[in-house]
Amino acid sequence: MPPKRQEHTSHLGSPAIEDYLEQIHNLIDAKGYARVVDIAQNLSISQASVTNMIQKLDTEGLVVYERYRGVVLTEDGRKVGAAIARRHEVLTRLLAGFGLDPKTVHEDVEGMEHHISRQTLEVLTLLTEELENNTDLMRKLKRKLAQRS
Amino acid sequence: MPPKRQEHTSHLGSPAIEDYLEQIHNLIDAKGYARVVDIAQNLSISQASVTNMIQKLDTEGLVVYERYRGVVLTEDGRKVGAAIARRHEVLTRLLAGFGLDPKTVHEDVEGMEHHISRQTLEVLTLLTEELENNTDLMRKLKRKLAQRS
DNA sequence: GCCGATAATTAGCCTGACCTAATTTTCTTT
DNA sequence: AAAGAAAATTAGGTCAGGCTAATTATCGGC
Repeated sequence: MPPKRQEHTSHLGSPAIEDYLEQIHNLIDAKGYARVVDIAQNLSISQASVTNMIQKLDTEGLVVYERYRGVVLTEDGRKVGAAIARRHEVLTRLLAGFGLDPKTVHEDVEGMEHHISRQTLEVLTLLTEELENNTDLMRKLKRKLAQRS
Repeated sequence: MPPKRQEHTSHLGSPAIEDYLEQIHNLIDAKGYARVVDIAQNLSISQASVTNMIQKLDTEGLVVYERYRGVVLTEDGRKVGAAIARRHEVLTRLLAGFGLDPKTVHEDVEGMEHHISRQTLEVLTLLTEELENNTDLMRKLKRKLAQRS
């Protein structure tokens, strides 16, 4: 039997790859460019690892890479980066809305964000929006939550 | 700068380890014992890989392993296995409740379940229960969901 | 009780994603 | 414009968690 161990989203992205694209996307969004040193910092990994991965991303057509010059997202890369950032944002709003401690929110979001399909994202977005608008419901749920602990 | 790349849940479980313990837990729950061949089947990996991992789980004190005899969970192992099964169950109920297609639910749940803290699990459980009881709300949300697509 | 079928294990590999150390290029300051 | 600092790259590892092929153990039917 061939390897299998399902790759989930067709093929375009191990968690690692998405982490890089998300950071590159965020950095470009915030500063207009993405330096290796900043990506490394944000992901808490070495610059060498970032260089390696960027080369890989280039061969996969997700970024354009030129030695010692910066890195730019291709249209494909931009899509992936933007998508993961959107999932990050929704998850964060949902969990933070319940008052979970920020560190926990961050860790859980980082872990979960790579595994959310378009359909699930829609459900979670819907839920998040409903809770943000329906303050009565939110209050009620928070009360129940407090009791559980 | 030191390695870091956070390990998230203190240390007791890479995603892989949790997958194994979940399967072992489920098999014991269902059939009273867990054979290597079944674990391999359920995880879609080779028997050899299962044997390797079981040995590792034994040295880490999560299962008791004896060559050619079955594998049994220790108390620690049982806890981890049960916890991950619980997360699996809640996530599945939540997503399936919205009518997402079963394959998607399964894939997303498999991906997300390893990254959910106790606190987040409580939030999701609460949400799931609320939606299961409050059929009006559920109907309303499903209607909105249908519109989005 | 023996034998073939099934299950489990071992041995030896491979790949992805990380690391450190050493090197090269670029930037900044004087 | 040259030197020192900072950033980027290369070279060469490590480790986890998969794999196949070969071997050994256990089990079920005759």
